[in-house]
Amino acid sequence: MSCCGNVSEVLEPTLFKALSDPKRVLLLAYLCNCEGPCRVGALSEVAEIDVSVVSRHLAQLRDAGILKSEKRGKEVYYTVRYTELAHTLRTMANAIEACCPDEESNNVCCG
Amino acid sequence: MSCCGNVSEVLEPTLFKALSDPKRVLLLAYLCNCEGPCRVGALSEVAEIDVSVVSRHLAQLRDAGILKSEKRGKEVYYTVRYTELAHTLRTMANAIEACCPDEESNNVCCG
DNA sequence: ATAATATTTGCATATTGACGCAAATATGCA
DNA sequence: TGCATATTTGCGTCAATATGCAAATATTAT
Repeated sequence: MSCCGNVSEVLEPTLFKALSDPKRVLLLAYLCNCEGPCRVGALSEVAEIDVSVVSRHLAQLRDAGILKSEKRGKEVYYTVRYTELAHTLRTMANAIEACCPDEESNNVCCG
Repeated sequence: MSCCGNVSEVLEPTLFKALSDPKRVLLLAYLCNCEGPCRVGALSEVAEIDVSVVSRHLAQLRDAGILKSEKRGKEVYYTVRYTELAHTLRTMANAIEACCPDEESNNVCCG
């Protein structure tokens, strides 16, 4: 067993892919500045991005577990899953940090 | 001024893009299991990925600040920048968590 | 200098992803 | 029901990315 066998399980490419697009990060930032749920159309206006594009971006962020959506009447409201996202990022940080803390060593173990 | 104006500055799409590919995450996991620097060719063998592909992936991770490379003779060794990566992820977690902690509210501020 | 090994880079191909328009769907209201 | 509004989805197009082979580069050893 290695010193950090859980890294590959914690680092999910899906989450990173969702955040790899500048416009999606922009939308997430706008959502963070909302003090509550935010409509798709409102985000489209403030970000000046086509509604269909915003819709797809938000769905992608939702599928990655970053946002949650809620339908009220004919409108859909998105909210940031703050605590879950923060917890996920922190778990990644802990898993990385738990790996071989002797970063200064010049040992070679698999070369 | 908003409650979380620094989110857009902390969440760098460049870093996420580097981690958005499954093979790059796999290589990062292999590197984490090395107790020290690791050769390009060794990673290519253990991950069963063409050397040229591995070379490019590692360079991309290095350019994103996730790895550092060091040339020893005719070989190139890569190492995970554990503390920096963990710090970056933790900073992101903190920035997200600092946003509107009243997640349960149903207020609508920009809709 | 020549040969052998390690890594990077050029190039062609294939896949994926983003975009915006238009159409489809869903909901509320007259 | 018929109409207006909000969101999603289909589709064609374009750009970005991943891949693997072969060639180029770098370094060490003979």
